[in-house]
Amino acid sequence: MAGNMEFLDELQWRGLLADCTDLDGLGERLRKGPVTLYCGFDPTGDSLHVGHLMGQLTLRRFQLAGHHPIALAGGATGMIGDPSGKSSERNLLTREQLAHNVSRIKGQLERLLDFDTAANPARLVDNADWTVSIGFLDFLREVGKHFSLNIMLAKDSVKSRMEGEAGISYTEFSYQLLQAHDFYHLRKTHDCELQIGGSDQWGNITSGTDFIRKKIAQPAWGWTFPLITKSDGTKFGKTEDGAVWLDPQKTSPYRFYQFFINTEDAMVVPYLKKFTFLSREEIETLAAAHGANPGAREAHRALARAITETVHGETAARDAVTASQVLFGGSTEELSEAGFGDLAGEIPGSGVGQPELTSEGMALIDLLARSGLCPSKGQARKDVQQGGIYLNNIRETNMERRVRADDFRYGKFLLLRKGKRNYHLLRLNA
RNA sequence: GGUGGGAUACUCAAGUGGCCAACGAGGGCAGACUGUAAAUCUGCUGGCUUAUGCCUACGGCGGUUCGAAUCCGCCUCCCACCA
Repeated sequence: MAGNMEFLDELQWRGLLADCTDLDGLGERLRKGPVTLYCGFDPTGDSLHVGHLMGQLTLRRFQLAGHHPIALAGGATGMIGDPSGKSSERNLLTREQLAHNVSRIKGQLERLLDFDTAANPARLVDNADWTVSIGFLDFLREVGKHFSLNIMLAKDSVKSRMEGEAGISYTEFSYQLLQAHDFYHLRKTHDCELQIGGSDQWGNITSGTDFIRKKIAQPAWGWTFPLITKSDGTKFGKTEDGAVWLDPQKTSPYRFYQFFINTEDAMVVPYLKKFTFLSREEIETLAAAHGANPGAREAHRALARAITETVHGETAARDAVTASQVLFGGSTEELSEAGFGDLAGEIPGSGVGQPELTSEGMALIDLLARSGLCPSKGQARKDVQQGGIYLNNIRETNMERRVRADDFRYGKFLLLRKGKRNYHLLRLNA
């Protein structure tokens, strides 16, 4: 790694700087040596999603540059609810939900950072550890006293809610004090000088730097990265099926890979910069390849592969690539029996009993309707007639077609397909 | 409260006694082209053991008629204008 100034330049080149409390000062500080920094994650759900990835990846970038990252699970702040970016008050989570969410999220935070390296191991903290024991009066005296109501009210997160219909509760209004206190606490106990977060966290982060300055007159910086926006204005990280989660149980590695494969052209290069650890040279090569032949989608593949590998590991990424090849027109001939098994996890499926398959077999039309691939037999007939139905990725246009035992690959699997990307895996039960 | 207008399939919207499962547009599905893209073009778009067949469906209930989305009566809801 070259000089530290180059590291900040790289972050900016990757498009990871939205705002910094004092860019020059931070650059100077980094030049003197490694810093400790943190990024917080509130346990609002039982898994993080791709929207949270930016914070984790940026922490990792700092770690790779020799700095000391701290991932903070918001066991305390999650009890309150951050008003930032929210148009209405949210319901409080129960303590049980929170405890469950925190434990799940901790595991995900641990995956992206290196906790074992000798030089600068990552650390994981939970702000509940230093927050729950503080008494209300102590908190008001030690923390609240340092906050001017004028400034608190001027924060965008608060202002927009005051102007809107929804209003804001005293509870959520207090959120910024808790986050400021976190930063202050980590500044004192871990010598943590930098907090990073999405640009919606700007107000909360500056609350922290201001608080530290007033309370102990020590330097502290805030850095935000831009929240990802798509060119059509829709929210990043959402599909028709909902959010794209980091938990492989909630979003399979295959779907995760597919999400990034489907990145719109205009965003491929920005995403390569933001989401992967590929070098500047590698990314520029991919950008050139994409510009020369966008149809090859080399950059998309590299992006999806890299990010899936980072989040789910090499094996899962490779399986996702294989599954993608088969599910997008590739032949099932080369697919191993185990490969079919993997597919079963990615697409809907159902079983067919051996006895149902008499020697004449079952009518394809019936199977299509029964599997749910076609909404009715009438529609199934039309789909077959129009050439929209495939058995093991081979088009079948005969409406009278009957399915027999020997249509099942390995005597077990029959891949039904309607149109380009609607699949159903039939399993023959012995 | 009075008068007038309206309620049609996923949505908008034609249809005023048989040719209506219902024009057209959008959406959706499928096909061609393509890059698992966009645009474009084509077909389909209530269900059923594909049948010059049956069932369900034009706000609800009832009636007239050989025959009703279409005519009549009542009811429900919406809109406009007048009070």
